Amino acid sequence: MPLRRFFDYTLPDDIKIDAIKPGMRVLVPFGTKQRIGIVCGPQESVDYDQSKIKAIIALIDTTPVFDDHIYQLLNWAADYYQHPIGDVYQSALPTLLRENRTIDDLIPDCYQITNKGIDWDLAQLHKALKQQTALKLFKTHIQLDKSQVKAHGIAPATIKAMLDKKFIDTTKPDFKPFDYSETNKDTAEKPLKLNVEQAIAVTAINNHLDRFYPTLIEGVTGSGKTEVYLQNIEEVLQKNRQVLVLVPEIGLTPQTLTRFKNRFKTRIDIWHSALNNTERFNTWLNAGRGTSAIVIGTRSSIFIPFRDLGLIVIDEEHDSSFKQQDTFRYNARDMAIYRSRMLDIPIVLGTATPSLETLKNALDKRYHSFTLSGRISGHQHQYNVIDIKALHLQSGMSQPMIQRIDAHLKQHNQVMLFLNRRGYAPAILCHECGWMCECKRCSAFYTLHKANNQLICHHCGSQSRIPHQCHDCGSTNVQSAGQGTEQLEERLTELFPDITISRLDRDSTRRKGSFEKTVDEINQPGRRIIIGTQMIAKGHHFPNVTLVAILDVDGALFSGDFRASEKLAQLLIQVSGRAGRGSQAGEIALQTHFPGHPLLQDLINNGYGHFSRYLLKERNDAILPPFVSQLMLRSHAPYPALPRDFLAQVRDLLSPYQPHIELLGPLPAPMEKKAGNYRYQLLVQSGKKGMLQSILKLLLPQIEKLKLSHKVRWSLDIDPMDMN
DNA sequence: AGCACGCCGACT
DNA sequence: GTCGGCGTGCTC
Repeated sequence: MPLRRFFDYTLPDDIKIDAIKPGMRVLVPFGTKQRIGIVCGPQESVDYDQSKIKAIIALIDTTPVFDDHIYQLLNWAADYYQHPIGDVYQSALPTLLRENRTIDDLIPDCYQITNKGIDWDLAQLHKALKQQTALKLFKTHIQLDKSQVKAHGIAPATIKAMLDKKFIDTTKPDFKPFDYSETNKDTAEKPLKLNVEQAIAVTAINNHLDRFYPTLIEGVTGSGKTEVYLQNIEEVLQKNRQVLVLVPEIGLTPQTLTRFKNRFKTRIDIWHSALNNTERFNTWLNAGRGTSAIVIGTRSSIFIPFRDLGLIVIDEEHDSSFKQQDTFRYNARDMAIYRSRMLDIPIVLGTATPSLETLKNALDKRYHSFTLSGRISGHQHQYNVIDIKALHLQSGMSQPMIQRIDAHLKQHNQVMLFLNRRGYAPAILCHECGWMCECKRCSAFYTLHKANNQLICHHCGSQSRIPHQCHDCGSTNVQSAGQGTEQLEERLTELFPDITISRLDRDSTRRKGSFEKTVDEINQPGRRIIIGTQMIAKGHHFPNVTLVAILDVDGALFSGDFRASEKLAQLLIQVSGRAGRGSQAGEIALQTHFPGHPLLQDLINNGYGHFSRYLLKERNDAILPPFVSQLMLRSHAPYPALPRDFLAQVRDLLSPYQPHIELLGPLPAPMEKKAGNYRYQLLVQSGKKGMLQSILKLLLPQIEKLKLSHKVRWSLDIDPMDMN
């Protein structure tokens, strides 16, 4: 339950006190229903009316679903993020374990050779050759599960015959922890030769595998960060300890997995949102039993228990998908740091574009830090800033930009255009009076989608017909304004009729597997234009691309969000990293009205490393994170007064603590109305992190008691990443 | 978050 | 006299 408290129960006579341990699941009466509870005791006495305390109905587990470390990690997270403990436990539990089923029930039976089978003379089976082959296999493997049986081509009939003859029987599989010394290293890809910078990083980390050793590896795209992790991982596997590799949501591509599988001929499990419940349970179980050597997973894999975790790697450390943006708003990167400190193991954060939080930790020497500067291919990007002031634009493209595209295509290369706006046009307006077609449920304009012949609101998903007349003045002169990827595709088809164009955005890749399909097409050699949104910035390599064109950087240069420039720079570097990985150097062309903007110039001339250190200084001067801690209280309801008044009351509760804390708001959210709800926010900031935490902890009961707190939806966001 | 309870208006 | 819509308060 999303409640910020515990509930006490008595032990029934049939459960011995020694059988019950923290982190085990129990079945308990709760209100009118039965619920799964996580044991957080036992304790001697309670602060509650004894006569009202009910008894536990049944103990579900024989070993805790949360081992000591996970239990401690979750309790810490519930406290740090001030989130209801039950909800924290729930999010850490694979779905299959959220119900009253034992772990044993969930493990499918496997086939195991019997003593009779072991002693049986294979020659006697010369009339049953299928069984002979199968028995031979069982003699070496002892146990085979259903999928292995299938993989070895043993027919169900053969299995049935062997069960009848009692050569094999069904049993629960033994989970044998992996043994790296037993893996066949001859078939594995060999480690690459390291350059000096890589070698220094690898050695430093490998020399500190037995302690908490947080490390930042700051390496531009193509500098061989991954090779560094791989060689650290190898060393950890040699000690038969496990490795957790955290990747961004879209980072877990088949290419990533293949690279690991080619390198390590040992068990690798994955964890991401596309897995079904059974697959998730299997990864969870195999990590916990020590059968898997490596788990590669997205954000929530930070909750997976390991038998003996020896290293955590966080790839693309700066990526915002490590922060959960709803309900339990944890940051997997920060939890990973805590986890590795708790376990006394190293943690490696890798990125070309460190977040300012991590950069500060590195500069303050809280993290060890290594820089990889060399692009392995040896090519440097050329930046080409196109000043579009007073230039005529065709669907957002200037003539100089079109010329650059043409030049690269003429050289039989590929061109990638980045525009972070899907659809045909982000607005529809009346050319006579300026009326714009606005979503009724959101404070946002409708986006025109020509393919659907409809207007779609990108914030609530609502659809509307394209108006032929202005709703205000009745004029029929209604036009679209601005441009999206759909329009770019249309215009480029006109401009370059004989060039293949691929578009990669949420609309064009909605069907399962169609993204991968398009990527495969793109990686065929030949001239091509690739148009894409955010989703082309990460993960995938496009070796034939030599020009990356960025159409609009101005929005982020003058945004109200203080993180916008950091995000823009990370995006620019990430997008640029897609180009020129093959044999040719890449060009990055960007259009702006402000070619002399100091941030842009710094980034282009001096690189992200210099730029980010400058930004950090700016944050220090402006007293912003990571130099202060923030906490965002959000509230929404179908009427503006409710959430605004609620946050005003919260502000009144907090205001006596000024000036230890600073209060900003309540203010309407940047998008005040979304999906029919009015949204307000109150930002609390403090130079002393502990102060913020303890004040909040003290006041939460009072906040929960506010009458309005039941009438509005409200949430807490510790260390917010997004100010929306 | 559920869920029950109880108050109140609408309808048979 | 009964049904159901929603505000309120509780869950060991």
